[in-house]
Amino acid sequence: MAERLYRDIGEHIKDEIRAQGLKPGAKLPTERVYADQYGVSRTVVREAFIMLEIEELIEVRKGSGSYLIKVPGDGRMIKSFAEDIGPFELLQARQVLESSIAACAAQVVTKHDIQLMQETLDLEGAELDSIEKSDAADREFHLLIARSTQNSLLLETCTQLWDLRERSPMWKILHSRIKDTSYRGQWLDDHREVLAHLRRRNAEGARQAMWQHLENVKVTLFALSNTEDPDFDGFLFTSLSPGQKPGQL
Amino acid sequence: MAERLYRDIGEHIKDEIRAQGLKPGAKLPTERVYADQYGVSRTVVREAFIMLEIEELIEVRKGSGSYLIKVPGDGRMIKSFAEDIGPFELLQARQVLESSIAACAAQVVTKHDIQLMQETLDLEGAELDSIEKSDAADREFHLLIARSTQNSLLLETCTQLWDLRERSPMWKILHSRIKDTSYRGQWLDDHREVLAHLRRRNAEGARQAMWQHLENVKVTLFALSNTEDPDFDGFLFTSLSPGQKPGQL
DNA sequence: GATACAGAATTGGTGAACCAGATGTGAATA
DNA sequence: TATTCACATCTGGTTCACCAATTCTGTATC
Repeated sequence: MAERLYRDIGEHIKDEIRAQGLKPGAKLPTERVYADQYGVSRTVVREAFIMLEIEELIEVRKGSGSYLIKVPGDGRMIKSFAEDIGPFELLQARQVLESSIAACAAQVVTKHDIQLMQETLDLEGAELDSIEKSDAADREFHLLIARSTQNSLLLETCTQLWDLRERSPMWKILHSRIKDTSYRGQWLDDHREVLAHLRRRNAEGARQAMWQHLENVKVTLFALSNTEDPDFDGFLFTSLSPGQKPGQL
Repeated sequence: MAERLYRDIGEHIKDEIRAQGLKPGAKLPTERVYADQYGVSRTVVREAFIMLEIEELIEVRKGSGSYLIKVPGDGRMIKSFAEDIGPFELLQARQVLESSIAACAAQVVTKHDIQLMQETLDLEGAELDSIEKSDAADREFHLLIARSTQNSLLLETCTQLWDLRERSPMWKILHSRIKDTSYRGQWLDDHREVLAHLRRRNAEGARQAMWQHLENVKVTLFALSNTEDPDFDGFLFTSLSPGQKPGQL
């Protein structure tokens, strides 16, 4: 039946909560009851409870019992976040958000930040042959910009968007096709232009440069995705709508 | 020390992983080693491992051991969720991000979206007396704008920022002071102006209106925070830096 | 050098026992 | 009758000992 018995039990408990129409605040059966019901040890039920607790679905109160915080969803939300997102939707979001972050950064960036960014771009240039290393430098450059705003939420947002990319199977496929092209060279030029505007503390210049950079990335990926597999289409263009040129001044 | 012993142990293990500079793929000490080290039973360590497993930080392989998937973050996201983030840092981030989202929305918003927003503002106006209800409408309005971009990541970002607010104890304190003032009236006017620009599909107008709205909120909160408690200062202005007027055109 | 196999190491899971906090009960009391 | 307080009971918290299933390791064998 399974690796990880506690996961099975946890999911069963979720189903049961849903099926019985329990409402937030309701008291759940005790660990011992579930143990009997599913014919497993209390330990396993405790582990399942821990799972639900970490997912913030229940609250466990010592000496009292466990209480429902919210009715567990079908888990489709998490799925959509992990898988369903197309590369273009992600790039669109990055375009909207990161261009604004760059504009913000331009106004508060320090010389030290600029220096770090310069070093990262130098590294990116030196390692253009290595997909892995130049990609890491790419990420680092974008995050450095967000970090330079000194606002941890902007940095966190940027980080999340980047992490999302790495969880997208579709992105990996497209990404793997880039290896032998010269696109990375253009992106490096884009980065340099963004940095130039940051150096001059030119907020709107930075905003536009970042926008254009991600526009270029989109165009590149579009070209790559068109060459083959018609299968892609449905996947790539999910919720692409915010088209045109938002942010254009 | 704590309710939930497994959480303490889990956090300690995270610290240790970070401190020892383990890299993804590395093999972790066995459950029994940790049990001895922390002077707890193996059961508790197993629970802590399950926590890390659910957080996708480690992979537990039966008969083999546990392996690091990725180095745990500083928990800044989680910490910030709980405590560290000052209301002004949050508002700063919203200002940067939501103004851009509004500009994006202006270009793709549909009549139906506009109608929903209008209804939400009507509701907000009608319920100005009820903090709870007008607050809910406030949130709904901002999320409707993000939703109208048709980009699930922009909506998700917006939602996260808003949720963050509700988990900030400091924000709640400030928020509780608003009740009997007329600030909500001004915010409603702000909202109406944003909507007017959206209706005209005026991207830069919407951007500026949203920026100004959140600027007004910042000013209000600043006034409220100044009236009493000097204690606040250290808390409120953590990482406020992106000062001046980024985004000013 | 490659293979097979025995034994060690490690996680998976169980059951019983006891602890500690929370709750309900019922008698004693005002 | 209403209140209080002690005590039994229910609940989760933790430990321990034990066995099963899987994987790893080193040795003997070919």
